[in-house]
Amino acid sequence: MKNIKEDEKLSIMNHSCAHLLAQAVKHLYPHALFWVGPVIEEGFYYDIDLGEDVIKEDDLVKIEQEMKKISKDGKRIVREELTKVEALEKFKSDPYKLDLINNMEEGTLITCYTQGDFTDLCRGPHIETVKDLRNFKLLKVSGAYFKGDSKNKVLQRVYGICFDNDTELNSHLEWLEDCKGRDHRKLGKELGIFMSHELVGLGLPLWLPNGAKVFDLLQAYIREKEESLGYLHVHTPCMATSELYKVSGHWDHYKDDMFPLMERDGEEFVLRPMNCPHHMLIYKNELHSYRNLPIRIGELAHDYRFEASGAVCGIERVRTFCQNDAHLYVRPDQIGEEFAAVVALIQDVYNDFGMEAEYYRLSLRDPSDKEKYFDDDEMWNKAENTLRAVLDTLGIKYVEAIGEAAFYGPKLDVQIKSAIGHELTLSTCQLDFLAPERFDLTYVDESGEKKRPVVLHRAILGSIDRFIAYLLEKTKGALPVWLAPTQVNIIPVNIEYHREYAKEIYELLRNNHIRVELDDRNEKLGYRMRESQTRKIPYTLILGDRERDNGEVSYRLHGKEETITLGIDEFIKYIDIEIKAKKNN
RNA sequence: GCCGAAAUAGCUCAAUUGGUAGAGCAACUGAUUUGUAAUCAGUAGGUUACGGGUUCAAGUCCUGUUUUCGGCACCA
Repeated sequence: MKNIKEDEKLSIMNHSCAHLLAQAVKHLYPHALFWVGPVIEEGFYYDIDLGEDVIKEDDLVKIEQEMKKISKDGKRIVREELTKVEALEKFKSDPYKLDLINNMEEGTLITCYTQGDFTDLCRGPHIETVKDLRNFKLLKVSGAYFKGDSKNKVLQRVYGICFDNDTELNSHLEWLEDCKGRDHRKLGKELGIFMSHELVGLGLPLWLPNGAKVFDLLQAYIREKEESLGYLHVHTPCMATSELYKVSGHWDHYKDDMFPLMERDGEEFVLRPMNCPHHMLIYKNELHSYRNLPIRIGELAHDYRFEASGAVCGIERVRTFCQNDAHLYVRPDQIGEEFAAVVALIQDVYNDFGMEAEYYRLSLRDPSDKEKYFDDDEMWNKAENTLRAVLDTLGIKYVEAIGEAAFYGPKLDVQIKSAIGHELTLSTCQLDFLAPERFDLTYVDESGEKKRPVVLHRAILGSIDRFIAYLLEKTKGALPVWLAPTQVNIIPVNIEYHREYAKEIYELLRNNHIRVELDDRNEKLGYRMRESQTRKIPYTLILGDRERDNGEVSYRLHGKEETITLGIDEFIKYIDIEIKAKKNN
């Protein structure tokens, strides 16, 4: 996907196109008022106040036509400089522009741009003439809160994108079409990964046999990695008394985003939204010597969060999900080393999946937001400076993001670009000085004194659910052999003559722990091959006279045309190596 | 949650201005016995998401709920 924002020429073009959109909207809806129309990675948008009027998806066509008409007239785009007083006078009847002007610093050069009958306050720059805006497309329309605040009124937001030439525009539109085929919700249905049902509820997916297999394999994969690094895995209940979250501090911050209280016999329970408090209690269960730290407690744990209905999406954002969670209890002098180990694990896992981090984000608190963040300046400064120093020592390049920290501490987020261009956080490592205080965690140091450990919260695959969504979109559903629910599909050419040999091979592969199916239905070979391919099974074996007489198998890889014939032992050795290597497609 | 759009057979989709709910695939039965992406014929399959209303008549119009989709806000 082309990032419009990073391309200077296209940025100017798209921003000019936003003005063209506004002009067309003004022609069609004379009462329209305009807020802002910025360039974004995916093109541009404009936020519009239409009063009682609504722009619907179908209306985009006529707006586009009006834009084309204006473009054909080919008016020049004229820049004009204004003083603040002049600007206030010029836009005196437009509350949105007055809002913008009044919020500008004294002495800022104010400019506006005019094209034909339309003038808009704007910093620019713009292209010379609207004539050059020909290859654009309006993509979608939605509501958007004024100034991004859900307490404010909703404006209409129209999205579009503009290119230099129609070839680029068309290839972009093709890419958008391709994204629909990659959507994990579509693939999840087609490949029998998961389903949902309104009787179960929103955001509560049911994992079908194929999906459950992938789920289990990923759990086993990461658990093994973690075990080799000294993690200790536990199982803890998916609920607790509300008291636990009052102790941890989560209650004050998140009680509205939890499933509601369950009350019985005077006790109050909630479904857990995270695992930290349970793990803190496990740490506290025994005395710890400074010699035994770090202690790494891991769990593949199901959590429950009452996500806003509009936020729920397939298995990417759900109301119950399985976190690949762990809490590392370290001495202050071990923070750097342990942090480095987490980053190394992330990189190791990404290498296995052929993934790359888009960028690393150091998420810091917003000091002015006293409501969200635990109020202890000293603690925050210490935590943020420690984390910054650790990252600098490790030589990790990062972007600092104010207001992205957890309420209890700063974190390193590893940002990923999904195959359809969405930025998402999968892996995270967070530094927490607060939980040890809240739970009064200690270890005994060399002089016999009780000291506070530091907690690192970390997730590598993030949630298994979201990771599978990511993988499906990345691979278009053709999972690598080691993760494929069915790895080998056997098709005997003739049911009668070749079934016995096919069964023999089937048993042999099964005994070698290969996930294999035998398709001995009374259907034509072409029919069964087609189904094998659409199910995206990595290996399809064709067994007929030739193979049977020579003790061979012929296989065809998913998406490939050619057939390769190997001796059966050779084939098993070959596929076994591929599975163990966790080779990517 | 907010602004919009949508929901028809297991799946993908049809159904003039309100006037008898259809097709392909899948399933089932039979025929066919096949060397790399769909063999032929037949059978069955529906309170049109759920509830209420308007109408002689509702898949179609109005309304409430649920779910899905595009965004916004949120994301410990």
